[in-house]
Amino acid sequence: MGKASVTIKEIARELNVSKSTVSRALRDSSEISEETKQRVLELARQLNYSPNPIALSLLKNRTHTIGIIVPDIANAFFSSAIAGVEDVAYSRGYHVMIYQSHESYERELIDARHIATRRADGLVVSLASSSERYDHFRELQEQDIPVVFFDRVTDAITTHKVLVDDYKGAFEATEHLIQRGCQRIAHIAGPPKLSISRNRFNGYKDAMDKYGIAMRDEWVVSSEYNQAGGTERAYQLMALRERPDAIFAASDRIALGVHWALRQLGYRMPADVALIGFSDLAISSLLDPPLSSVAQPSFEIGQQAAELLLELIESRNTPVSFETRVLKTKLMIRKSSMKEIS
Amino acid sequence: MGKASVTIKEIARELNVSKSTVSRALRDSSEISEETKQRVLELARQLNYSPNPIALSLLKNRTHTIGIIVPDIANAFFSSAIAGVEDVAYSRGYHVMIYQSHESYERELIDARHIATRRADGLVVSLASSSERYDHFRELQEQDIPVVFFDRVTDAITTHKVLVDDYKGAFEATEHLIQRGCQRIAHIAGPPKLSISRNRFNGYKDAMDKYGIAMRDEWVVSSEYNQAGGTERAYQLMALRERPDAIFAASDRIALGVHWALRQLGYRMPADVALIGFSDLAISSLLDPPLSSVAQPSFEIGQQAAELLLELIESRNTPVSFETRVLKTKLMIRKSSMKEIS
DNA sequence: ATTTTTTACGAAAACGATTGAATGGCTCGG
DNA sequence: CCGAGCCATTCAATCGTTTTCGTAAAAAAT
Repeated sequence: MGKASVTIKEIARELNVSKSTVSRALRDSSEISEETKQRVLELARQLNYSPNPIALSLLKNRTHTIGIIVPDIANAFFSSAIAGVEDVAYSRGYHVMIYQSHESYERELIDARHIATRRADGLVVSLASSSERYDHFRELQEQDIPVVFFDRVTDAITTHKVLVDDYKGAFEATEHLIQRGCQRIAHIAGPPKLSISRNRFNGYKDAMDKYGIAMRDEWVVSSEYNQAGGTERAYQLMALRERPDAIFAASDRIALGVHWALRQLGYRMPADVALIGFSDLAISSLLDPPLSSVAQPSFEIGQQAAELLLELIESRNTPVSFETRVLKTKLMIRKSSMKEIS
Repeated sequence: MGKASVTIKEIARELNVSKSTVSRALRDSSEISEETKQRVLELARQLNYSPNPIALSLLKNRTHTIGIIVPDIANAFFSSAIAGVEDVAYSRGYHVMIYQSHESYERELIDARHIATRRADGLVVSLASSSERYDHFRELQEQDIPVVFFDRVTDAITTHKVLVDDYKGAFEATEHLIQRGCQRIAHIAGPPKLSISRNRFNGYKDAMDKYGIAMRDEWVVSSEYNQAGGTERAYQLMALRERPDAIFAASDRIALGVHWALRQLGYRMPADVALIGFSDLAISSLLDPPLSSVAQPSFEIGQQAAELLLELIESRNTPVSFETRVLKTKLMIRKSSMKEIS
């Protein structure tokens, strides 16, 4: 009927010593005789004692838990990043508590507050697409709960950040399309509130500029980072009088929607329309034609974010200089963008 | 510099009453005068007081946290199930702590022990493919930490379980292939330690029997539930002197590998080989040809598992009769299995 | 032999909250 | 005028652990 877990008190009673002695013996304190230590250790092992982390938390005000807020767990990019966070957290004795913002600012705010009341030791977060206020993160920082951003970051909060060079990745993707002879290159951008959306757009724009290719307003549209948005925008773009001959989608999820739409509409990729996405989800290479994409090391991003966070947590009160780690993207060229050069 | 969070004690001091009075006032106890209540409530609001859940946990021996162990977060089936768990846990004031077994028994054991020492209120788990001992779950139950299984369950532990009718799903998938005129139907099963693997195999076998179709030993192979395994097995199957004209893969991840391999090898689906998977991942419908599959309501599975778990948690000590919820699968017929009937 | 130091341990406070029991003051009935 | 009863509040214990401050006895130094 539920054997209550053994406490230090029981060991003490059993051995006719005080709780303090037991505690010290377990921590191998020098002021306990070798003999007593042995007796305590032996009994503790025998009773399968393990210290109650909740009591410790109360005492030390440290929970050994870190929170992570992502827009959507089921998104492969995020679940992979979570796996990265979990990887280093686990190896350092921390546990990961998951929260989803569902792309909603309100939910993100509630999640952040929850993390504060729950006394997590820190937070790793990737912003919701609708967030434009960031005070909830500042509140956490003021309560000595460090925050580290990854991927979807903001300049409004000074802290560690981990992301990829979105600008450069987008630039290279666009440049690649241009080099394959595409002239009418459309861009489906992400929600403009997110810096990754803006940076990717800028990469696109500057590549177009560099090669002196005209950008048309109607060829630049915006969508949430999901498949439905991609499909919708693809229909919209292909309905234009002047159709694009290439589409650079700000994410693979958008690109998946475009891919589907183009097939529905009977376009051939890349002959009619070249397509390239961003993130290189595992599925992208399985599509037919396989989708070109700008690869992001999602697992590694999670790992590094967790490392930086743990660093902040474990060096509390010692001021550090915050860094922004910019990881490399890698252009994965596949059939969807390999237009024959005429 | 980190404003320490307000405690009941401070409110008490400020108001010149005792901690008990404050506590009772906050809980709206009848033995506190209306006036005092108002004063306490007002100050609490003003100081933005929120009770320390750790102190509560220590006192009540309840953490309002549930653990979840899955083989791999980044697997879409599991991340979706996690989202389901998170959905109901969140709405009932519980938090979700994530653990990965990485398909390893040892890691699963460690995770389970961690959950015990961390004093989670309960556990939702889907077994690692290498697990064949289950004492770690029994240990949890003996410590009054209820466990609920989903998808990958075991008969060895009596508790609530949530899964789909794997047998029937497999039977229908196989039947469908037969009805499309396939005669040489291979099956790539999952790891035999998992009951889902065995049930799916049995569904396949019984369908073959029902229609009097000969099963060949060399057409039944086994693989881990991942893409690489599928690819490998596909090569193996297609190299046989007597090639199969259809493959029923025990999971979509396996089927993805098969899909890729068949394309590499130049087979047409479904003309040369019909293919069907299990789980209906979001990507499956995006492949070319789109992959037929047996859909599992992963999100709902997670939800129901969480509901059952919370029921167990909140009715501790009142004995319940355990149930196994069997959800329905749905056969998603797409091009990969739609062989022309000759 | 006396003082000082070391050794080995215990008592109690602290962390933040809840709660059963006790207490002080008050009113009221007899 | 005294005891009963009630109200509002406080006291103290509890949860499991660490840690500061004592302290008795033993060992060492004088």
